[in-house]
Amino acid sequence: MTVRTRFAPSPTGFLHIGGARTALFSWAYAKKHGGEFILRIEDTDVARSTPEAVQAILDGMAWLGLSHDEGPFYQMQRMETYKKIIQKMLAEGTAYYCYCTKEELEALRESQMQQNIKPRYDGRWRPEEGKVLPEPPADIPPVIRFKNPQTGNVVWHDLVKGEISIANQELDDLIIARADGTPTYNFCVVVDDREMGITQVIRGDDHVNNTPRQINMLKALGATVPQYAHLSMILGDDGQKLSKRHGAVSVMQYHEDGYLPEAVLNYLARLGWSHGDEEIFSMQQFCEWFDLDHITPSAAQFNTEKLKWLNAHYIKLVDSDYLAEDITDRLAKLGVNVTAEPKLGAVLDLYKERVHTLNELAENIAYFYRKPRIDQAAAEKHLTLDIKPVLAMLIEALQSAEWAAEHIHHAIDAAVTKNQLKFPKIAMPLRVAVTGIAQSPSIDQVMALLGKEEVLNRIRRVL
RNA sequence: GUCCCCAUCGUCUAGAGGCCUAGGACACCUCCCUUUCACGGAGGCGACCGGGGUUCGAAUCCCCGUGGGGACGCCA
Repeated sequence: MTVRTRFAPSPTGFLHIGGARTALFSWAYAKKHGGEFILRIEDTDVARSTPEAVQAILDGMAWLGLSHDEGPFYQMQRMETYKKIIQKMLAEGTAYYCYCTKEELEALRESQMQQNIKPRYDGRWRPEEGKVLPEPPADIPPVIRFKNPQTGNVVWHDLVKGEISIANQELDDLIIARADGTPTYNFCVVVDDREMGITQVIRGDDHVNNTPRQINMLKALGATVPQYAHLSMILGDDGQKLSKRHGAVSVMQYHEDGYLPEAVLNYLARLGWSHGDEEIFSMQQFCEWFDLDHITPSAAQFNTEKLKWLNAHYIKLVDSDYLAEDITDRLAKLGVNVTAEPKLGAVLDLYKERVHTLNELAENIAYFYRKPRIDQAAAEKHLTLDIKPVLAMLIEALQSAEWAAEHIHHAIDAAVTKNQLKFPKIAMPLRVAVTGIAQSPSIDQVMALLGKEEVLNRIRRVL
């Protein structure tokens, strides 16, 4: 049987890091088994779903390169299917009308909570052999409930967590269609997972409690029950749960912040899953290795430091043309226009091994394309009165130097030796004058790239 | 409250009863490289939640605690 997995987000917000990992694992599982990965948009909550959120999810998936083989399917476009099945269930007696008002249910819940029992629908409209139901009130539009089995256990072998067993007594008759006729989440999932032939449902941990209900409905519909794999959640850097107001950021924010999708993907792959001691691997490699057996059942804390480390690694490897284009954009955002000279490619080669993010890279090389902003502290420390004459003298020495790193180095060395100084003594003042700060790659290499005139101007500026 | 799940270095994890004196990675510390800062290289610090079993032998299996998380919607 062909493996078919799906990612089924509800479009009520952007694609965050937890959703991205769920999508990644689902995608990888399909790839590993030569199956299909389906994207389904669960937009039945009309009040909270937005087209912007749909787009944000699509954008996030595209940035990460998690392409789907089928879809996106939108549940709101599948209403006829759902309604047909609900009618069938009503006819077969696996679903029934319930005329309770929201207020009535609220009161019921309240009283159950007070008695310290689990809040559940009490089945007052549930038809039963020999049971006399109240007369349906004419003014109340009914909801439709699933007639859940009342005895026995629902047991499944979770591909991540192992065997899970939940007593039917713990479950109540959930609403499958609202008073306005629209079907609800648990029901739509069941219909779709069946009709789309999903073989493995890989989703977040928070759905464990929905699973027995879904299995019961699947069985009531005579459907094959798929396998389930419940992924534990991802906690924020501080160990706290991710939420809207706390750390839950869009994956696109990582793009903004200068992370490469390769790094984010590699990081996410390793969060909660492992393959021995392997830390760095391509998505192709990941798809070959991926399995559900090596997923950790416990929650994982996000660690930005490690993501940065991976990002630094991938920045060193990223394609030069792509990098140049990306950095040009980031520099533009900083108000810096890249000019033909110095060559951006050469500048990037000098810097890309030294940074953790693309933003850092852009910021670090900005001085090549605009007047350096002299750091006050660095200037005070290194551009001292006694060193300025040496710098002035250096201008002359450099004027006649052939403009290549090696020759620049020799010119500086010679001039400095004449003053009974050592190279390091002049390197720092020079560095501050040319770059504005006290850290840079080899100063002779920086100078070589920057060009003779520009370098001399920058030295004159600080005298 | 009820039900469900989880528990190895600070963090991500390896670990399927003897290979464990518990391995790797990030972070941190030290040293090396060095014109600074990085990069890189070599070392170091650092963990099996507690208690009972089972077993010749348990990080691994079982039970009980404890701690953490999730779910209990006409949300998904």
